[in-house]
Amino acid sequence: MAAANIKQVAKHAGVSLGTVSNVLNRPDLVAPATRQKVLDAITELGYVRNDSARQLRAGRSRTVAILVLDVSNPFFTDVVRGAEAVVEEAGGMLIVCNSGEDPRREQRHLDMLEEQRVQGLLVTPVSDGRHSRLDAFVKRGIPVVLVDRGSGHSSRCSVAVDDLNGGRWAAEHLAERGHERIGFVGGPITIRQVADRHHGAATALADRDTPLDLQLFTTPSLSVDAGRQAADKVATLAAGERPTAVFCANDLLALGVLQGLTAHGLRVPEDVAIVGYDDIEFAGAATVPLSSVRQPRAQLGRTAAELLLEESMNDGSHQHRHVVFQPELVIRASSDHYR
Amino acid sequence: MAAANIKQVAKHAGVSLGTVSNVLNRPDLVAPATRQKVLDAITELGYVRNDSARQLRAGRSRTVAILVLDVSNPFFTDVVRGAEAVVEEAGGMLIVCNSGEDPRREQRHLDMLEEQRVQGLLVTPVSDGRHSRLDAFVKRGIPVVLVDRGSGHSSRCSVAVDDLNGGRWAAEHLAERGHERIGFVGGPITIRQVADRHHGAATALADRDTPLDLQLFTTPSLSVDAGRQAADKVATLAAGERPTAVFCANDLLALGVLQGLTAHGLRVPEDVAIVGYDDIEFAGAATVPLSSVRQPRAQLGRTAAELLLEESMNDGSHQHRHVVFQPELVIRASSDHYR
DNA sequence: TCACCTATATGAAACGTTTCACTAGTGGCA
DNA sequence: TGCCACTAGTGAAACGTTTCATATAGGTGA
Repeated sequence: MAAANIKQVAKHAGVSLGTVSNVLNRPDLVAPATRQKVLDAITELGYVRNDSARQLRAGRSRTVAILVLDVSNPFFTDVVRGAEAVVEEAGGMLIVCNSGEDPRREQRHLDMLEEQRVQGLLVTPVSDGRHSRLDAFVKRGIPVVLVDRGSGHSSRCSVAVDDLNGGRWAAEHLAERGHERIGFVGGPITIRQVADRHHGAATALADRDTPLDLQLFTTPSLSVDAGRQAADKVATLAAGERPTAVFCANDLLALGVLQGLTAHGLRVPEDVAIVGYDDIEFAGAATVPLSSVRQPRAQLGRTAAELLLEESMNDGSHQHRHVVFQPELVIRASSDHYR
Repeated sequence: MAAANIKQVAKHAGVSLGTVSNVLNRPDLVAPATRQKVLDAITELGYVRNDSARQLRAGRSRTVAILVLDVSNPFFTDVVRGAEAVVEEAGGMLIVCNSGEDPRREQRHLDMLEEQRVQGLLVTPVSDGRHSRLDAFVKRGIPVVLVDRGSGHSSRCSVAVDDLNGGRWAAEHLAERGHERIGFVGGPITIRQVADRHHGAATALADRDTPLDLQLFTTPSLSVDAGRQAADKVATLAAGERPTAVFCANDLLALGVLQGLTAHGLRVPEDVAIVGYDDIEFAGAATVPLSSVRQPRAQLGRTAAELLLEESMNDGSHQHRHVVFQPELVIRASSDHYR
């Protein structure tokens, strides 16, 4: 409770207040004997530096914040772990905040983070769009890096994954395996990621020597349940109409489709091949291991943090960059079958 | 960058510095006209309160920290969301820190959180044991609530789930369904949760009118893969030796067992019934929906945060409490079958 | 011996708030 | 009129650091 402060430590050690501060911040300026006296006093009194005061006077913070859409989404947890590694390596601390896709909670968090004068901010904003709220951070000298959202902005860095290519490669893979009726399961199509994946796949198929259509099965959400319902629609089509392969906008849908089709007596991949997206932990562990488009999630977090720290250090000379990662198709049993 | 401060706001609005502070903290003390002038100045200058200075002077923080073992574990993400709701309701901010089960990272986080003088700490320590490090927080007046770890300590509150009962109910359910050869899949048995679940189940079976044994299949970890390997062991036993039901220490194992048994041509639940633990999102969505023991995860987080805030407010009169929640058995197809 | 270094240590100022004792004005009441 | 109570606003002190200009003491070379 006594919450010893630096002054008491100084008195206890029989030195001046400034010397204690030097022991803490530039130990090489202090003679070894004195340093030891001070360190002893610190342990004896259980002194712990008051970060508020330090930050107030020094004008800089050592905590970096990451504000994500959903703490329980494996995508973000992996991004967080990547960012964490970099920030801690640099001697800082990463704090995680959760907007839960709610603009008001996002707002609240941004307000408090700005009050705290964090060293920097990694953020996936709830809505694509202008993000003028974030400009306040930049104006205050707090660097902001956008994660997996609208890049191309000139006043901040961004990292993202190329969803167009992700869709493209999934579709090309299926076409190469000889499939001619291919479906896309996903929605709502207003989500940028879903739209991009769909568009990439559709473009890839249209660009082939013998162009193919991409049959769209929209879903109300990206859940296992929605996948099962989509499977019902697919399964009830006549055999000559039914797609022989489907590409799903994420793995939850794909798992649902897999279960639904199996329940209808259709075999995967013999009757219908499946490719998912995200390569979540369960994709490889499904009854039929699932092909999926893997995103370099941890890498995304690492790079975002690196860009942030770089901007935070190189005061002035920093050039904003927009890094786009390429996803990778992981082929497993659910689509590894020639027709 | 100018980072306007309260003094500049005061000058801009033509009032004293103290009045601005009053507008911010006790608006009712200020005449409406003055208040408006100040608010206008604030927006005009883009003033944002400096939380370090506020905290330094006021001596209290409004951020609560939760330090978890693994941000990507669904158990903890749900706990976080529960705690978040309560803290934000109270006008505070919850920051999430991740120890990744690494004692050194835990230590680093605790050091920084102590320097920050957070309002309170929710924590699942890496090791059961003495946690003397946490006493420093308590001594400094920072309340600590233990989450899902060693309760019974007199200087802090704790919340936990009764794993003994969880194991007991799973086993009783299987016995009531007529199973006489029951297996337990799980490990390492040194993990307190695993040991409790096993012990609860074993005790329940031993206490029956016609006592039953619990056959132990230890696994090196709690993963899907480990479950599949356990399934190999189970499946290769002679039909008269093989358990007709298995209780798994968590759902990942259970999913692995399900897949493994299916691969061996055994039917679930007809040949072998399965009960898992945790009731993760995928449990109900598996090929055969999985019975599982559900923990009130969000409730755990909510209660932990409530205890913390209560202690934080009621200075002095607070009585430490140890809340133990009861888990709940969710019966689905994987075990809903009479022999 | 003196002037000049270097290595150490000092203490006051400043960071941006909150709080509190205080002043000034206003109106009610005897 | 004189007194009191009340409301609105003021400004200085304090919170615990970091930083910087300065002081002190040996030591070195001329």
